[in-house]
Amino acid sequence: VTRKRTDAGTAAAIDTATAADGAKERLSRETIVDSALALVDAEGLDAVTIRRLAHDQGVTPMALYWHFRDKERLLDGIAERLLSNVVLPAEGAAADDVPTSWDVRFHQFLLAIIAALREHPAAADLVRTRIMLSTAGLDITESALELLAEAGFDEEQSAQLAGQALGSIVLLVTTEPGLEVGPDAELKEQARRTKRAALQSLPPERYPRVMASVEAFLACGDSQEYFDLGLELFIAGARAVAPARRGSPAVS
Amino acid sequence: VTRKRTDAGTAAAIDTATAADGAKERLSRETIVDSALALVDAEGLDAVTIRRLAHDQGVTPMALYWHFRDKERLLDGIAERLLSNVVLPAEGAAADDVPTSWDVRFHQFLLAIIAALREHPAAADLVRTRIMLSTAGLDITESALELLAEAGFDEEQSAQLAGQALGSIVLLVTTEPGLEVGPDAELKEQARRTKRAALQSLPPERYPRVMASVEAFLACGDSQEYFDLGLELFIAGARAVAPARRGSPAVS
DNA sequence: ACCTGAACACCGTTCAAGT
DNA sequence: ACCTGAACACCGTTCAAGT
Repeated sequence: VTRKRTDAGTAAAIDTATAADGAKERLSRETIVDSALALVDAEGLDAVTIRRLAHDQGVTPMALYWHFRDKERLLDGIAERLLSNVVLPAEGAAADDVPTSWDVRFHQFLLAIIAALREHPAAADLVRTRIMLSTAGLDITESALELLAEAGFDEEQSAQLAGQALGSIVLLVTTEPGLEVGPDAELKEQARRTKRAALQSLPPERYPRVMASVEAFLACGDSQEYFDLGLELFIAGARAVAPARRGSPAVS
Repeated sequence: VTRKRTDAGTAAAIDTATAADGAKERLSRETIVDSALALVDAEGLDAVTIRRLAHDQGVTPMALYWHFRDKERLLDGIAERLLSNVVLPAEGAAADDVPTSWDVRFHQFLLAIIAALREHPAAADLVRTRIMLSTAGLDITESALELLAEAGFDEEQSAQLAGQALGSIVLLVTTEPGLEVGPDAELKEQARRTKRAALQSLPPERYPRVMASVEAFLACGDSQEYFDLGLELFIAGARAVAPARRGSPAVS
């Protein structure tokens, strides 16, 4: 793990997109988050550094401190951006006279969040602890709680389940099998080969299922099945755990 | 967020437990992990630093590099310790002629892992990505896959569900409501008050459920209910998603 | 309002050397 | 085998100052 930045390849690529591109635009919270997100996508969350960001922007590290109180706030800003990219499904498909049940709506709801997180998988984990810090996140949370209340859960249970739902989809997005994010695919690919080799050298009589399952998991069908199973696990669990509702929603 | 270490209070407390305690014992992987774990418990994962650890041990930072190739390996070591603290439920309650079904055994299985993780909640997140790196973790994984195969899942699904199960219980442990871990309870308590104040200043007509649910969640009944609901959510979900088994296990 | 310069207190890690 | 010393390339952040 060398940390010397001798290779300026990827850094330059990002440079040209912003500062070195001639039109030296003003710094702002938005542009900073933009370039942070580009950096996350290209080199992972650990690469996001005040100094690195400033350098890419052609600016002094301290310049960023005018726009964000500290690094934590910058990360909050990234999370907020991800959450504001979520487009929630329209509330009422009111044309039908038969209302869609809460579980299929919850499914669509979670799918919408997943779609936004998948755009920047390496940053997805940030939102887990930062949902309540932006209005976008609060809107999402409020919707989730409404759906869970509709399912019959009380306030405390709804809060817990909403948290678990978020955790589950973040986990799904961050550990999607085909996903490679790091500095370059080459290095990660090698790491994966090493890991696989280590697994295959295990005593097969002791870990038969581990060896078979991991291989099957990495081979991985399409991501469609992956997310479907992950989501259905949660939804079906919620359905099973939900207490009986007091009367189905009145059909007007 | 000042990083100056003017206050030597907690540091001294850890010091006395190890280096400053007279009997200057030899360094080893075990003792290093011991003190790392003590540090995690006292001040959180971010406080775990090669230099800090070395200082607490009364030794040069480089000394640790003889025992661990780099910091990542040290974290692997912490995760391995947590996993080796798990005592899996006994395989056969063979005395009964009616075998326990997979779902209640899976429940007990997850409870056993939770018990170990709860001992060091601030370190729990480490195991999520490190299960396959130790024999303790591999044993656990193998057991999980056996149970899931018994439920009728194929190899790929089993791998995915095992990963989600681990993610779920780690999430449960790390975000248990009553939990305070940081440098001192005082500072965290203040942070929580600030957060709660921010929530209560929200427009109540826009976020009624958020305001009610969060309050209910933080008030929090006992942790028994919390873990029960979280576990049942997963188990019931798995039960619902599980394909039909080819004949129930033969009663001998 | 927006950014720079210099400085401080930390990091992880390498490499050569001690015992 | 086990540890030290000195050095390198990084961090986040404060504080005073520039325009």
